[in-house]
Amino acid sequence: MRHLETLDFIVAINRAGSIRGAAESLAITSTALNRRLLALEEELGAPVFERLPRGVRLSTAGELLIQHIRSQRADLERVRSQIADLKGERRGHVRVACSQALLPYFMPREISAYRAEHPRVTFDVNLRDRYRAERALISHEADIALVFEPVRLADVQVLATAPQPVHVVMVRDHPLAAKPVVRLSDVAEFPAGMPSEEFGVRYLLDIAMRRSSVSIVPDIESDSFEFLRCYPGPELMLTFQIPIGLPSDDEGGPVVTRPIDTRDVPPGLLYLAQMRGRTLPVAAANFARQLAGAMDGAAG
Amino acid sequence: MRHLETLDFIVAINRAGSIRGAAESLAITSTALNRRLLALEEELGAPVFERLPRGVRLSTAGELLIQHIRSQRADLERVRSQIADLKGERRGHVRVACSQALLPYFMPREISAYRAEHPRVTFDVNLRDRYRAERALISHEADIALVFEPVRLADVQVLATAPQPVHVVMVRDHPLAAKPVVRLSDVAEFPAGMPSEEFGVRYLLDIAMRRSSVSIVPDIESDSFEFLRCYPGPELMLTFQIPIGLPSDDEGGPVVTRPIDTRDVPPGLLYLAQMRGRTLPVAAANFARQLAGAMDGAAG
DNA sequence: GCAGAGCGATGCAAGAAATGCAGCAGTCCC
DNA sequence: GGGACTGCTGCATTTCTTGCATCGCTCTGC
Repeated sequence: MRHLETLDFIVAINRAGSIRGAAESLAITSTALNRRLLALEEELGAPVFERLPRGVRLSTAGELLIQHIRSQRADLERVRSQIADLKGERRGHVRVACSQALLPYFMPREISAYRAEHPRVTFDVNLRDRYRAERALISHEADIALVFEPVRLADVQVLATAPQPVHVVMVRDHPLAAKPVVRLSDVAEFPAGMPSEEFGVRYLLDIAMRRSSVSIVPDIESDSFEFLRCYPGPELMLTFQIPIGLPSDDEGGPVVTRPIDTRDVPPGLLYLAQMRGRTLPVAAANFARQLAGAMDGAAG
Repeated sequence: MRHLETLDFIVAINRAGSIRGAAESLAITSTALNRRLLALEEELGAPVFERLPRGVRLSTAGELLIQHIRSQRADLERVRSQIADLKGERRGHVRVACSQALLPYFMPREISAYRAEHPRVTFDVNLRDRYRAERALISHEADIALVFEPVRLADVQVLATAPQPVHVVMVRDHPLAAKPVVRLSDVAEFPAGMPSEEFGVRYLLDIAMRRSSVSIVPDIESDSFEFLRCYPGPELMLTFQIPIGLPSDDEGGPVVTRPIDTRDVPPGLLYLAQMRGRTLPVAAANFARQLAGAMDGAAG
């Protein structure tokens, strides 16, 4: 839509922080961009950006406008998607924001399954922690979000949930591997690699430790589950993960996992969510339905 | 916004039913309009209108598009209104769809009160029966609706309600005027002027008659309460209205009103509603708040 | 069955609008 | 105090939109 170009230019200026910078990234001259902005502000009756010595910054009016642009854009995308759908072209684009645990197994499997049926649907998968995933929905940066133990905001609509008991991850010949279910007190006897505090697993463990006498001091703390999992095993180090982020037992490779007794650490909830009140594009809605089904299957 | 002109043109074509007709009403040539439409359809990848021998008609894609245009327009209006608001200009525009009963006393009084505080706010007041009022909200034709006993649809959010017992309207020296409260059986003894079936009052009376032995045969049926009220009194004719559509006793003029016993006819509900999930423009939101207050005051 | 009126679509020339270049004034950093 | 950055503006050019005349078509009325 040529008509909406100007609005996207506003977004670009906001991102770049200056008109000239945005002009460069848009491959037009700063003159043209500047004049478009001035014309828009004229029409709007208020400046969209505050002029600073080193560039520009969104004004209050600009913040209102840019939020409108985002929602307007998303809705237009939905319309285009529905139109493409009724033409029989099963194409589209789905933008997913999800927790780290979903990245190695769950999302690849689900997306691959979906694309087997709808090869022309493209995907955007972005890692967003539980704070930022919800923001992504609200700013229309993502269509759907899959978050473990999200910070529940308003304006977010839950499509499905799946309980996820916390598992301990260890090398195959670890002493704890002998037990089918591990108690928190068992865990405390071994060095632990802990996910950092923005993660839902850590949140659940912290709560569990606070209400019990057991205290686990992290020997290693990381914001990468992959790193924790790959950390060499000679130390008998333990780490933690939820089932959906774990390989199935037969493909586990060098590591095995055991659930922590739910009396010690209650299962967390994995949430599938979208922005409240928004009608998703066809592809995103269909994919969300598939995910909801998969979560039902994976539940318990 | 010059950029959105094309979208409004689409709406105009839809209204006119032909490109040439719309071009005339838009004071441009059909050539220009036609080419804009073609360009838009090109961009969209699908025809917006079906070409008929005598003009055009919205395609399925067009219906999706036009709904998007309406909601997009309404949201832009909200943004403009909020921007004007933070500039301190207390101006704006409020579009109200309401039942006939609200037109003679309630709406004039409320709008006048609101405009006393905010003189630069303009109003659109349109009569919409209980079926069409909700449609007006959904098509963004109205910001708020005031409906008596609405046909409840989804996508409509109730902001306030006020119970409204049905009153009998009669000439001042009517025999029934002696009673402070009138029974339905009393009413049956006099000729009746009935509102037609699309009205909430009629709906309540029909229900009441169905579950009692009393039957009131309308001698006159009309879709104008004003006509019914003005119908000459020598026949001792009765008609019906809800309190919010009645003058206060001291300004009643030639007519007086008495409530019907609520054991015979239960009070109906007057609803103040907006479209679900929509953020109203500043002026509309403020006016709606005032109305909700007035309805609380008028309740009971 | 045939002319007329209405419709949407298109080629071509004139007009309008957006663009790009060069340069202004201002602020910040080194 | 110079250099590098910012947003902004006058003028020539390009690009796009517009309007006229016209085509092919379908339905209507005689």
